[in-house]
Amino acid sequence: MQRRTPAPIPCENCPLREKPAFRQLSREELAFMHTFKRGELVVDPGATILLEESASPHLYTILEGWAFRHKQIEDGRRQVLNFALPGDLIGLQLAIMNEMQHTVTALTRTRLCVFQRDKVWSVFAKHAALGFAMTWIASREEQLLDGHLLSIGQRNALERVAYLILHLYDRAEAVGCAGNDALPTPFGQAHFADALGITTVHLSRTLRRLRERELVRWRDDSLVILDRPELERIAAYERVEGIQRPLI
Amino acid sequence: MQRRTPAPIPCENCPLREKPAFRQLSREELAFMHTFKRGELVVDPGATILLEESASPHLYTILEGWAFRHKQIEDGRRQVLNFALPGDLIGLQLAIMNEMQHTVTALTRTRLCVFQRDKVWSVFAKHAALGFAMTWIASREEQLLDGHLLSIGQRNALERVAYLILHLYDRAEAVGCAGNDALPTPFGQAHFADALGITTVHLSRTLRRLRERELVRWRDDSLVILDRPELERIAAYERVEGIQRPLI
DNA sequence: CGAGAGATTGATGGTACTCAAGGACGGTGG
DNA sequence: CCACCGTCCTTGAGTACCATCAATCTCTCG
Repeated sequence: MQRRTPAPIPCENCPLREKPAFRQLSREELAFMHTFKRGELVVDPGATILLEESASPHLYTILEGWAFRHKQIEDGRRQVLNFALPGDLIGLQLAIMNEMQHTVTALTRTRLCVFQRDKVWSVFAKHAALGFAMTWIASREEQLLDGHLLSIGQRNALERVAYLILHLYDRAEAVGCAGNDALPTPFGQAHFADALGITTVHLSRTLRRLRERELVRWRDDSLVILDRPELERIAAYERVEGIQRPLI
Repeated sequence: MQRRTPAPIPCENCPLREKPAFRQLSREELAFMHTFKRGELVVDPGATILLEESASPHLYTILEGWAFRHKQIEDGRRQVLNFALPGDLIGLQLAIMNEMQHTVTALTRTRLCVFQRDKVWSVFAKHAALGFAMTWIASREEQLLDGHLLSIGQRNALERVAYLILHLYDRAEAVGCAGNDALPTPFGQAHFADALGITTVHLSRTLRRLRERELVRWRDDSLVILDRPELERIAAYERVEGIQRPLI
C-alpha cells in the first residue's frame, strides 16, 4: 500500500518548481524547506493518505498523481470536497488545527513529499515568507471551495458538470497534467458525481447530453473538451488567471 | 452608509478578547496588533463591506454585528457562502492574494476593526505567532466551508435547514450572540435560502414542517430551538468542540 | 389607510432520485 | 481461447423533491 522511496530528491531540484505556475523561492528558503522535508512516499490508487479524526504526524505535498479530499455523513453519503493535484498541499488543517475533518485518498499512484507536522511552527518562526505562503495556500483552497459551493448550491446538473470539467482542466493544465483540451480522468463517474452532489445515474445522463451536443468526449480515462466556448457559456465559467502560487 | 467612530478602543481592552472562545495573546502581541489597527468603522445593514473584484486597502474583524459572504453567477443567482460573526476576520483572501472573489455585506449595524492590508506582511515578519494565527483562521474557514459543501451536496432540504440552524447557533453561542436555545436572525428567509441552495418558497415549507413537528420556532427575528436532539438526529450533526481560537 | 417588502400557500411542471435491468469492458481461471 | 465474474457505465420506468408561477396574507412604515 505504501512504500518509501530510497532516494528523496532535494527540494532544490524538485521538478515541480520548474513549472511556470509556481513562484520561485530563494536558495535559503529552499535549503530550509529541505530540512523540513522528511522523505518521500508513494501510495497506490485507493490508499488513504490522511484519515478524518486521526492525527497523522505528517503533512504532504503531491509531487505526482491525483488525490481527492472527501467527507462523509454517517449514513454513507459522501461529498468529494475537492481534487488535489501536483503541487497541492495536503493536511494543512491537521498541521495548524491538530485535527482533520475530512479524508484524503489517492486516485492514482501518487508520489508525496513528506513533512513533519510538528515542525510547521518553525516554518513560521524562521521563514516568515514561507508562513505567508501557507496562508496563501489556505486562502486559495478557500477560494476554490467558494466556487464549488456556488456551483453546487446554484447551478443545475448540466451547468455543474460543465463547470467542474473546465475547473479541473484549468488546474491540471497549470501544472502540466493536461493539455490540448484533454484531461486525464483517473476517477470514475462515482467520484465525479459525489463531487457534484448528484447521483451517478444522473451524471451519466447529463454526460450523454454533453456528448450529444458534441461539447465533450469522455473515454479511455481521458476527457476531451470539444467546444470550450459553449461549455464556458453553459457554466458561466470565468477562467481565473493563473497567477504564480507558492509551492511548499 | 459608513462612518468612523471617534474613539477606537485599544486592542488591549477589546471586549471580544474576554470571551472564553478566544485565545489570549501576549501583551507584546496586543501592542503590535494595535499598531496594525487603523481605526473602527460602523456600517449599516445592507452595506457592502468588501466588494468582489475591487481592491479595498483594508481588512476587518467584526467587533459587533452580523455579516455574510456571498458570490453570484452573472444571471443573478446568488450563493451565501457563510455568515460572519463577531471575532471573524473579513478580507483575508484580499490581503493575501490581492483579490476578492466574493462580496461581504453587513446584515446588522456592524462595528468593524479596520486593519491596513499592506501591513499584513509585517504581521508575519514581526510576530510569527500572529502569522500562524492567520493561517489558523484561514484553515477554520476552510473547515466550515467543507461542512457546508457536504450539506449542500448531500443533504435534502429538511436536513440542510436543521444543520444550518445548529451550526449557526453554536457559532453564535460561542461568541455570546446566542443562548438559551435562542438565535437572533438578522436576516430574512431569502438569505437563509441562498445559503442552503433552495428557494425561499421551499424554505418556507420546510420551516413549516419543522414548526409543526415542534422542533424550532422562528419569529420576531429570533429562532428558538425547541428540540435540539431531534434536530441533531435529522441533520446528522456533530457539534465541534469549541477549542479556543485566535482573534486578530 | 395604502404601499411595499417579506412570508405563506396552492397548483403545476421539471429536475433529479430510486429501483431495476441490461451492456461493456478487464481480469481470472479452466 | 473463451466462459465466468465483478465493476462500472448506461438506459428505462416510476416517483419524490424541489422550482416556478401566482395569489394571498402579514407586517411595518410612511
